[in-house]
Amino acid sequence: MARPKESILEAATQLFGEVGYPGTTMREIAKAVGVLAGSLYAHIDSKETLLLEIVESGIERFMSAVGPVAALAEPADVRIREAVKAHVHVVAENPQRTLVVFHQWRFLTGAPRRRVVAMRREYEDLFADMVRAGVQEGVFNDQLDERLALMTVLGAVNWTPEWFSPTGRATADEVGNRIADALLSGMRRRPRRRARPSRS
Amino acid sequence: MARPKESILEAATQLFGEVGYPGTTMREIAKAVGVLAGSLYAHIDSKETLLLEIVESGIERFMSAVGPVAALAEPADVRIREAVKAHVHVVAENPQRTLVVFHQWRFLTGAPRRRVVAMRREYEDLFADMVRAGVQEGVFNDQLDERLALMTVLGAVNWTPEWFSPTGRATADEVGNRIADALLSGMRRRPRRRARPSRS
DNA sequence: CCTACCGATCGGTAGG
DNA sequence: CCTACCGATCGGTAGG
Repeated sequence: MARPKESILEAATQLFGEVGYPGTTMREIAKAVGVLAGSLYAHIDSKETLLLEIVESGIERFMSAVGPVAALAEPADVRIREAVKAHVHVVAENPQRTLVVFHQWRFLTGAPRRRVVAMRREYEDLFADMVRAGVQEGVFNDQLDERLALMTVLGAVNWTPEWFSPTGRATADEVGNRIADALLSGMRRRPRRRARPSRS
Repeated sequence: MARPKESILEAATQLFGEVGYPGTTMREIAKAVGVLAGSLYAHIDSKETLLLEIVESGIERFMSAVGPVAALAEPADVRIREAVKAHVHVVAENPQRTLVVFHQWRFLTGAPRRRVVAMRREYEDLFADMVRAGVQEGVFNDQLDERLALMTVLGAVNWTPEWFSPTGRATADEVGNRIADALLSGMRRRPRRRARPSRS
């Protein structure tokens, strides 16, 4: 089905997501595609460049979906809501691919690995900048621990591929909005109507 | 150092956490311990039972730390805060082990795998029950999507081993309290002082 | 895309 | 805990 290179990328994404990069053999990828192992090498250079292509194009998808939204001329809370929704949309397109992008990159080596680490960093910085902007704008609590707030945001969105089902009840927009609700209400200026204050 | 079995478990935990179960070879574990590969088998049965021991005892640690707290005679929001703190405490003891417990269990097979899946489920149910109780008690918004709220909670706590450093600035208690702040303020009854309502 | 195969490495064992 | 080794499987290649 479709062009062979695409079938290989698809099968590899599925398997890397399920059992990880070292847990996947070229013979399993070949079997899923419907050829023998040696035949794969007419279309790809190596197992590692296969992983690199999946991870790199995956991060680019997140970047080009969230980047423009993060740059909108809107208050930080609005931008974060839209960014979370955009992120969840990309997850929803292909949760398995997202798992590979955010977990399997560590098996890359040398220059490709350094490049991917820099790209991941750039992506996380989109969120870090919005959190910082929110505090400066006075939208968020000025007592906010920015690093911890960022990690809570990243934790919530990075967990979605583990449970989100494209065929499930909730749409990507609904999930993104609800996650944004949960995250933002913890960050806004003077809320805490009946919250016990934290001891730190 | 210490008893050989313990050294093996420690080295395996470190390596399984860094490069995953299939990415770790018995020869690497042996090298970290300071023996040759064959010598490991005087102390362990197989690579897989080594993983099983780490995962099973790890889940038990989380269960025995969070279980009693979840059963306290307190409102759900208080119990969730204490549960999050207890969870972060166990993460802080050994973040690497936590990564193995929550990610590498999928490489177990047969009956051990089924047992571990059931244990994980039991653990997640502690949090699911507290979320449900909070809605019934009227502590949380009755419009709350319980499944999504649960996933946001699990996402936030399950992300901590990826970034928490036991030698960093924030203590486990501080981190747990802040995460609880963020999560609970999104779940409480009629907050949203200036929140844009979600469209779903 | 297949046949046939390579050197290397894997988890694990026998015997001491 | 070491020496020495096993059968199986790995990623990848040559030649067609």
